[in-house]
Amino acid sequence: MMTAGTVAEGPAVDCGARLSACGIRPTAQRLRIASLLLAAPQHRSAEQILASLRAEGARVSKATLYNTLNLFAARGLIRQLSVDGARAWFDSNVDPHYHFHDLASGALTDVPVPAVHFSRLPDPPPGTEIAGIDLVIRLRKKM
Amino acid sequence: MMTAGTVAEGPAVDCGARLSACGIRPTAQRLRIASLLLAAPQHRSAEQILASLRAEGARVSKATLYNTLNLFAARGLIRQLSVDGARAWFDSNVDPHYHFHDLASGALTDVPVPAVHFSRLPDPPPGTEIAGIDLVIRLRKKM
DNA sequence: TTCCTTGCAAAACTTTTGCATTAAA
DNA sequence: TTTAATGCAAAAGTTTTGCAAGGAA
Repeated sequence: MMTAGTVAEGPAVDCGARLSACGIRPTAQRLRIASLLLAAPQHRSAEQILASLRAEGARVSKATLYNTLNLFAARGLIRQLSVDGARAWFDSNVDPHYHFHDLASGALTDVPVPAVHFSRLPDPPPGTEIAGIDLVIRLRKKM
Repeated sequence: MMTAGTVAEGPAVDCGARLSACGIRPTAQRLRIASLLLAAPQHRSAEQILASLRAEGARVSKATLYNTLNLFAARGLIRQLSVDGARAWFDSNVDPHYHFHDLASGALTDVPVPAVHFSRLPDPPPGTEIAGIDLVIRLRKKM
């Protein structure tokens, strides 16, 4: 259960340690955001995250939320996804994995790495190397 | 060479026919946009397309450009890509293919289908089927 | 004190929309 | 004539920024 109480218990300790380990000063707002996102793997938009924080009673401004999400993403604590042009999605699972994207509902679902095998990949252009692979499998209703 | 003259020559005829074939009324603005995009495979943002049109001397408003790009995409004449959260990219190559995304420059490069082999793909969830696969290989400078 | 973080509001940017005008069939 | 497309400006949605105030070291 993700309530305000969660913040003061077990997960909060882990979050503080994780933030410190990343060189991020664990302020109250950052702990609330980290606690929300790192409690379980999830895909959320900034607006959804803000709504959850407010619902929990957290006092976090939009500016701080965006600052924090960008900071977390830069430090590898979360991952920003580009699945639609409208807005950014933040994935709290930073382990390698792929996504299903349901075109009707917009829902994102994880596809674990073992479910996909690349038996051939192109060589990266000279002077470059592969930094990551984003795979989005778009789903429509079966007719 | 992509100049205003191009519009009145060979490509314009093809464009008019292609638009009509898609049930799109071939107006002057749509022909200019189609002529620009369909002349060769390319990845462009709306703003880049507008700049090129204006540089050619075409009179196209921003509203009409977006209307037209969305219309073309809906009819399968072009494809909209989500590679970064900031803006939409339009790909005039609608044949199946994938992309390299150079993180340093933002450049997009095609990866042909034969360069990638999926030897395993997940089954789509019940009631759904795969509508498409978007693969973006992010590139960074090799160290 | 010194530096970093926060919040608010405003700005920036991309894309969409309302509506009067214009062009196409 | 009848319908659809265009352009302009304004609006909408998302994200960033400037700056004063607050908090941590």
